[in-house]
Amino acid sequence: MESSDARRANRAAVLGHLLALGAATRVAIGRATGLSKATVSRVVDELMHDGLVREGGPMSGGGPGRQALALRLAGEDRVVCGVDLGGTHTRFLVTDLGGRVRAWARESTPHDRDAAGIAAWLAGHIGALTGDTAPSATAIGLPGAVHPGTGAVRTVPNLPQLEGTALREALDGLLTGVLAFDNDVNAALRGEVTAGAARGHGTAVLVAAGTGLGAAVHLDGRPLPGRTGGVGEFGVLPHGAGTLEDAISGGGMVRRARERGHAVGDAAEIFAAAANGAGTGLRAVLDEAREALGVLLTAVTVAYEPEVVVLGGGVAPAFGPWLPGLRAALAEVTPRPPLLRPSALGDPAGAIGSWVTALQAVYQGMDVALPDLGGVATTVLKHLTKEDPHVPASPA
Amino acid sequence: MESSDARRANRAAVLGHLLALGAATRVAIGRATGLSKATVSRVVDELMHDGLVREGGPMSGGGPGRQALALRLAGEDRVVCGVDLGGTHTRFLVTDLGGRVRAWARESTPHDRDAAGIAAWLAGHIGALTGDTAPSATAIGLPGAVHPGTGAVRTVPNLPQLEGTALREALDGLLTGVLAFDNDVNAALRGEVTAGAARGHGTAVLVAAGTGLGAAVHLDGRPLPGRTGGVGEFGVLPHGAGTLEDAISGGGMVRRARERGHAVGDAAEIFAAAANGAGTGLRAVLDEAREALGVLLTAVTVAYEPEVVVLGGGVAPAFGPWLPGLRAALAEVTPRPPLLRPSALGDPAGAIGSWVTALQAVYQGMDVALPDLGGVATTVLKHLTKEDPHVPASPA
DNA sequence: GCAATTTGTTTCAGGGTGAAACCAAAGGGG
DNA sequence: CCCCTTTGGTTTCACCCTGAAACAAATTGC
Repeated sequence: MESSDARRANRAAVLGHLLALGAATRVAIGRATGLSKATVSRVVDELMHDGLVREGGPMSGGGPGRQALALRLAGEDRVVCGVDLGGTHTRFLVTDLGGRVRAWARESTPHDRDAAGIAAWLAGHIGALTGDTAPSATAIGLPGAVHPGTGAVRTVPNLPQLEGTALREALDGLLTGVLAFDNDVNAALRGEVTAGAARGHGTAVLVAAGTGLGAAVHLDGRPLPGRTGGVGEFGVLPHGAGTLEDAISGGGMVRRARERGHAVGDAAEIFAAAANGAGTGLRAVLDEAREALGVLLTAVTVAYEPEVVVLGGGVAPAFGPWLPGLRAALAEVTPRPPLLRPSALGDPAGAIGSWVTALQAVYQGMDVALPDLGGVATTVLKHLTKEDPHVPASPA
Repeated sequence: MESSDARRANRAAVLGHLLALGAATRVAIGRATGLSKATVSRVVDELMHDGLVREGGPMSGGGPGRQALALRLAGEDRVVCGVDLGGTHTRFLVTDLGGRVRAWARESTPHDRDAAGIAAWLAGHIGALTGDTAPSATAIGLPGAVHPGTGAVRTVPNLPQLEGTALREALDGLLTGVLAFDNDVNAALRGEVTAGAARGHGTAVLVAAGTGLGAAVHLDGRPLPGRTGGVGEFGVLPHGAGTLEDAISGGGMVRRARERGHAVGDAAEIFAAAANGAGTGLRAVLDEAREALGVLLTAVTVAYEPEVVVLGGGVAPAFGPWLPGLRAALAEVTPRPPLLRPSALGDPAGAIGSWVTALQAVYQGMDVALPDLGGVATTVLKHLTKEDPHVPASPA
């Protein structure tokens, strides 16, 4: 494996184009990478010797001339797993390295168990979905700040038992392959950037308003993790008597409504009641939320000058009617305001983002840059939204 | 010049160490870069053939053995110029490529001239300071947002005639060499990162409170320019009845004091009067400023999780007594708050930062990464603060 | 003057590449 | 049916770059 510098780069280029194209001939790879036929042949020989590439049958070429042999990545039976571990629900997504969905599931999170119990539960479901082929990489998004270096978890209001490194330690013994953790909002943004509302934009922000309030940031195509994973916690900024999180998040809005004497169950009720001409108290809560959202978007805009800001999370769909007004407000603050869009992936965004992370980990282990996953991810999304909830793992 | 890939890298490595060490022998370069003697000799031959390196006299080596020949960068007579073009004063700094100060000056900005007039004035001073050796690169920091791609200038409240590309176009005809523009706060942060309060920190923020309010950001050692150069305009965030800029900047504080009926000339008077037990009106202005500064620092912290936040600008020294309280407030918001420090370079920070930019441009033209300038920059700073204001250009 | 020591150059083997010559296999026309 | 054309893949060769080692050069100390 200890190849020279040039060799590593060429191996990576060949593998990358093979991943992107699925199957290709040697000359096609040469044309695509700019390498000579000789070099491609040599590199492919080496890769086949290493067991990373295998020769498939003849390619269905139309014209005259010798029939080309298709090359494919060996080990397409390897799979990766993306998990979105939420406070109430957890999504699992298993695909092979080519992005073909093998299985997926959506389950209620057993939030009353301790870290080891949740780890066992996760490992059990992953095992059931992957069958006999253990995933080469598993990425898990969870509702807390994840330290980029150590992977330690902090600030998990919904699942406080996951604080620290307990989950990682327990899962390390239960799963093989690479194991990666990330904040759930970061994961969701990765999903939106790959195949959703931020597709094609290198600099994007996801504002996630659910029970709490969070934001994730991509700059020039790369996530901005921060020193301790706490980037984007704009919710702590003061606003009025409280904070932005108090005003915008579902939890905060419900609290405020109750303080004003309105017995509401969740944020959706507030929006619904206000639409039906309910009392001024609820309307005031919404006015405050809209105003605070404007402040948040302004802060995000001046902080990063993103090309697009995606509004996600459980409360976000209710923000729809405010978008024109918010866009106008942003245009007054900056000459080139960001695009303001609702989430395109919705709830599965986090699982898709984690799945991308897992794929990335595998590709990185092969020294290959991640190819564009947009098309594949869109297919994956269709699986997750249209088909039957449970797809049992089936051998190829 | 069309060397291969490996050759380019080795040329860059050799040039880089030559720049960092000033003068060195072939073997010393080999030890420092990890290259073999043979390779260093070959690369040096090529560089001498290209006229980039020349052989100096014998090196003063003590021990026995053959006397080593010193290698120096040819064209050490080349100079670069950094300029901080402010609303009232302008600083010029000229050094050779080794960082030795050739000349510097501090002049009143002729703010009543148009863009062409200011360009002519700048070119005149630069010409006087550089004499017959035209600068290889000139970098100019100015109080406005500079578009990273086009170099177009926007939002220059102090010097509105510089809006657009007029200054660049006028100067292009008057100066030879590379010409770079940047926001003055960005330049000052570059200075602080190179040799000031943010030295050694890859992720740093400079909050500049002067007539206006601005911020500049470095992430992982690189500036964050944003799409249109507008990153860091946190002053537009609403706070109380106005904005953060209204509350924190010198201009805003004076305006607020006058609204309350106090005839003050500048922000310093407000601080002085309050210290002498003046009326509650001025005290309220200061209380609001302190509170707004806390909000600003919180926003900066959650946006970037910087290792250090530097407070600069004309008003910043007055913030000194507030630092302990601000640190405590930040510690409540985040588990690992950034360091909070006053500017170490003060007013010359912008000129030093622009000078670093100019040096960088020259090095980049030679495919060389900028070596650590900390030591050199500290020497430069001593010149700018201790010696006589005017050092006429003197030939070596 | 001669050994010791350090600097710089030359030589040589090794790894890597692309261009081109060279086999191999398919289709098509007389 | 044979041969020609066309395309895919391999082998050969010249070239570039590097590091290790042998070698030449210069300087100190005895």
